[in-house]
Amino acid sequence: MRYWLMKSEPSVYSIDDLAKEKTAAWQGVRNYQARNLMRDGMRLGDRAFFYHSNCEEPGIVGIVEVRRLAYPDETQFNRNSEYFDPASTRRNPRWLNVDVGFMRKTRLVSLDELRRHKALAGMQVLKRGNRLSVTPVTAVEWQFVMKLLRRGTARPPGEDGPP
DNA sequence: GCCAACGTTGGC
DNA sequence: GCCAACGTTGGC
Repeated sequence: MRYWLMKSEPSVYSIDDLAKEKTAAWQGVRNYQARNLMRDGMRLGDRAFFYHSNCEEPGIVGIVEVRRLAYPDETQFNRNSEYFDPASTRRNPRWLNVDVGFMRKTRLVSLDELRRHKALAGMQVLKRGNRLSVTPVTAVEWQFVMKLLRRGTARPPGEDGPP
């Protein structure tokens, strides 16, 4: 199983929206690198952190799974969609999306908290100038964040508390 | 193929 | 709303 981090602006599509919908097409990705990661990297059952971006409290807010492999993003064909791409055709679609399924909400693991842990310093989402809406997460990074979640509340690195 | 101009992302 | 950091576009 592979691990990912997927960004969404909560004002556009939030973890609560997905919690209601259960499964959703991850539409609107208009970046070739992110598209290629979905197309070539994602497998059924892969897990991803749902990340709220461009908002008051950016950070991880939930966990989702890949429920359908990449297929053409319908919004690119829709003239009325903000994601419409006149250069894309049904025969030769340019943009793809996977379907993701809701697993659970998590407490907010804020961008600030992520940055405080050395173990996560390599996470792509933390790198300067990063703009990719889909990024790979290593198994080690995934497990580390899962441990933070199990621990419950935010705590500075190096401070061992009760289990 | 270069690269300046432009558009977008996203934290702050 | 600002602006740094990118990605894309298009003239040459």
